[in-house]
Amino acid sequence: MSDLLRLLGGDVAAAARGLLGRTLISEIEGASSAVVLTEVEAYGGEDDPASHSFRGRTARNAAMFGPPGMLYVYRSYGIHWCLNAVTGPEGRGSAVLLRGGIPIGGIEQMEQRRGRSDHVADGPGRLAQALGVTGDHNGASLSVGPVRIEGVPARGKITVGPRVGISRATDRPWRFLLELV
DNA sequence: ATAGCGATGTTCT
DNA sequence: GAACATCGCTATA
Repeated sequence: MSDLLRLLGGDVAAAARGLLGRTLISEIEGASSAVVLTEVEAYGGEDDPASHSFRGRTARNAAMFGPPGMLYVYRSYGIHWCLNAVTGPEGRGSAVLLRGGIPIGGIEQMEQRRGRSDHVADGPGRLAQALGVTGDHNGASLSVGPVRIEGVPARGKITVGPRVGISRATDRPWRFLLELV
């Protein structure tokens, strides 16, 4: 089993921390774009009131209940797309929200998709738009699909804190940030 | 620098 | 009808 799948198959908080510093790549519409992940959040299964899977399986969150290493893409506030890496055993419903990264490849393509050259991939909606990811990619494999996580984690200083933008279970320290060395 | 607000699909009360 | 794992514009200081 690959290093990535072993990481995603385990505990969601450990998986979130372990995803920091890894490279997220999209190969979409013939263009390749890549970022180093610097901000992620863990979302648990039916035991986490802040998770989309808290109330069980629905049409939207079905991918969350799939096997680890699957991509879960959902629409946020009816406008943005957001990416998650599914973790834990199949049926658990846990995933890591990919909230931001630093562009390292295909930067012009990302700036073009974003329509600006600042704040290119710092934020979940911005990250998805920069990489060209949409609901079409929901359920794809993060190992061999058009959106992949690859490589050895970049080194840096990790900061832990409460998840942002939620109103329930705000006490869980499940937000992880990486400051590259 | 910070605050307010509009956009809008899916889920929940 | 309201909330929501957001973002970017506008106004005010």
